Amino acid sequence: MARPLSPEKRNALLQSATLAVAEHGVMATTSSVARGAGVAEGTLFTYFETKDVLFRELYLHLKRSLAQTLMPDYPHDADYPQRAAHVFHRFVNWGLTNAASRHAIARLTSSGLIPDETKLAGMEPFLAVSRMMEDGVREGVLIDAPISFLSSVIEHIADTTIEHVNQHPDAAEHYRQLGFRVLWRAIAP
Amino acid sequence: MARPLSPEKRNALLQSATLAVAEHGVMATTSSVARGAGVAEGTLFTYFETKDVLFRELYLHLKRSLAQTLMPDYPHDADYPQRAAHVFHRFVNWGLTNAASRHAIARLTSSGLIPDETKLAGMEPFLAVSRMMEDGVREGVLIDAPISFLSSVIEHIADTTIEHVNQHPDAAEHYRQLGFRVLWRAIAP
Amino acid sequence: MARPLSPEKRNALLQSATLAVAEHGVMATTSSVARGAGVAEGTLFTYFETKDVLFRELYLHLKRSLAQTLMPDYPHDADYPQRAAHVFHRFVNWGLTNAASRHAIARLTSSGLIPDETKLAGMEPFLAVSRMMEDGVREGVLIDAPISFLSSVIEHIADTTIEHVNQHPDAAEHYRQLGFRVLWRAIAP
Amino acid sequence: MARPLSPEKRNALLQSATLAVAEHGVMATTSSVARGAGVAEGTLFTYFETKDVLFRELYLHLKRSLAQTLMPDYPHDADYPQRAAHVFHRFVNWGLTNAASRHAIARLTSSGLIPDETKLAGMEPFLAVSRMMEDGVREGVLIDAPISFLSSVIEHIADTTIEHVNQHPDAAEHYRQLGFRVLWRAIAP
DNA sequence: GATGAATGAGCTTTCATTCAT
DNA sequence: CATGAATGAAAGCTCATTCAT
Repeated sequence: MARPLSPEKRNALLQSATLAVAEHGVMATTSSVARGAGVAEGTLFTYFETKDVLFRELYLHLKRSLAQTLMPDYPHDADYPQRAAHVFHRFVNWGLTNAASRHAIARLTSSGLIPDETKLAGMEPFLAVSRMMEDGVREGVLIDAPISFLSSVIEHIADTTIEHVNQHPDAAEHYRQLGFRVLWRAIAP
Repeated sequence: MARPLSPEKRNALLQSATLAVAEHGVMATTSSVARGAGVAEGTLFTYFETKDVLFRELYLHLKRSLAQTLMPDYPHDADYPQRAAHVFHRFVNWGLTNAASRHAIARLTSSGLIPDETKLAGMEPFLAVSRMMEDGVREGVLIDAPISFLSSVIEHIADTTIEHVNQHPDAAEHYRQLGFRVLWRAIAP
Repeated sequence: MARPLSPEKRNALLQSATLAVAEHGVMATTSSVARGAGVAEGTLFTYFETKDVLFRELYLHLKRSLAQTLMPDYPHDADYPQRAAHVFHRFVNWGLTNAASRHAIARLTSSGLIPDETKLAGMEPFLAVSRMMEDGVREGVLIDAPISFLSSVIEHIADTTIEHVNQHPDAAEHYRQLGFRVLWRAIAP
Repeated sequence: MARPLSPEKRNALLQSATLAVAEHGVMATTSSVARGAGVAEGTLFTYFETKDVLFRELYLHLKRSLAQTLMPDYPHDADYPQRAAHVFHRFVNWGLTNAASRHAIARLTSSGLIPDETKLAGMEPFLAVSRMMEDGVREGVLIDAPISFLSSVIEHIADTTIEHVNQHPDAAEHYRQLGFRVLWRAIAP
């Protein structure tokens, strides 16, 4: 595949796929994705060889976009709880603002279409976060557990938080704080 | 009655569906489910009107079977951490022993095929657990958070624990303890 | 097939089949026929070996019941127009009273499921009518045309009449007379 | 446009459907229609959304093709019997030449798949014929009856004629004349 | 004889992918 | 490169018929 001509079309396809997957999971059809992107059915396949490839690239795309949201303005010099709070709240914000992306990732993750290899690649953009956690563990401000364990716990508590905020928008701040308090207790020794 | 509907066949179908859904999610085909249950394709539809109905009933079936695993031998008179540990370890055991069931539930949950109504019905068998948590909150031994929040946290930490035990069977006991420690810190005030 | 035990069941099946065929044509399902007759699905097949057999027997049954309606009180000694009128009006009455039967016959006739042999057999009950027409032709009070031609014309004009009466019940008498006038002109020399 | 929908393919499908419906009624399978048209099973559905749509469009197509046969060379200035004879004989010719079309229309009409709306639309192409009949009624050369009544009578007598010619090809001319004589007597005052 | 669960061939329809235009 | 018609395998579901009860 030579370099595809139009990045706009590629993005349109990924965005359309995000919505489609959020709504229909892997049962989303390529033709609906193409329609949503405003391109012809066949065009999708000049940008993504296969439906599976599309989904794998979508997965990476979404993971990357999440990762990019977490780190900017990271308070490198603040104390640990504050640094963790930064990441946590950014995560929650992202989930609240990008509901479709969040759903799409969740569905792709549990679809069986994303091979371990791709899942691994999906962690790469989070290297900065991982390193931060490694440091925390080393310095004894985080419990001694594998990064994968810690990430998983963070991810799921953030997720739970997001869901509760979505269901009770009035108590948003309350749940945010609850979520972080629970998280910090969980991972601090 | 000529030949009553056979509970064995129904169970065989549910079991076959568990495996099929664990492996292929909602893309599992009715014919593969029937084949796995050793019945004709058409027979599936005398037990479950529709593929969707099959999946909904499967969801409830699995939730129920999980719930039934949690409560037996519940130490009503032990202290709270011990009671929580009972539930947690039962959960983890169930997930380790019933990998397919665990996957199937996960995939069904995020498939979009299970309506909220059914999800609600799926909580019913966990009433005993819910009540336990309510008591805990009231007595001040659990943090003041909605049951749904607490359950979600428990569920996901248990899940994380299960996954790590699966990946590192040698360190099973280690991860079990880690998991419970993290959980208890997360939910105890 | 030994003599089936219950003529009531057989009749119930034929009646249910009449309704079903009137509504759905040959796509009527055997199970809906059985349900409508209040018997089990399998029972239908002890009365009629096959769906096709059921339909063929239904065809004959309906033809017979129509024929039996035409002849009673036939005015053997009246003049020809009056005798023709008797048959015509009886036909129309039957069609108005037995809408389902009429539809069922029509749909069976054009279904391709009724072999010529059966159609021939279906004419047998109309022998008296045929003979009447033959006499008419011989005596010169009916045009010189094959009985099949004359019957067909009578049948269709009666049918047209029935349909118009159904659509304009207020003008029932008008259409009845119109129909007969047209018919008599058509077949009188 | 990449490849425009091909009118040839559409026609091939309609023609194949004509044969299939003539032979099997509405039980004709879409796959046999596609095969008969020399296209893939799926292609049928790019031309007709649904089997039902196919049949509705086929109905209209056949009605239109019949209508187009009736009017050319219509002797506007001849006397009424001659004008009626023109239409009648054209009808009969069409039925003899297009046996499959005739059967197909008959079966579709009594299939229950053609909604009244479509049947109404199927009359539109016969507007010229209808107007002719209206004129005849107004001028007193046709009996005073609704057009629907007259059309129905014409149609059925033509049909009867066609069937008798088909069964006795040697006496074709005889039955043609008989048919028209009967018809004219039926509808002339 | 009556019942209705079991069967599996067969049907309509969808959809990822190809390729002529 | 973009397009969308063409393809046909595969899916879910129906239903006439059989046969264990």
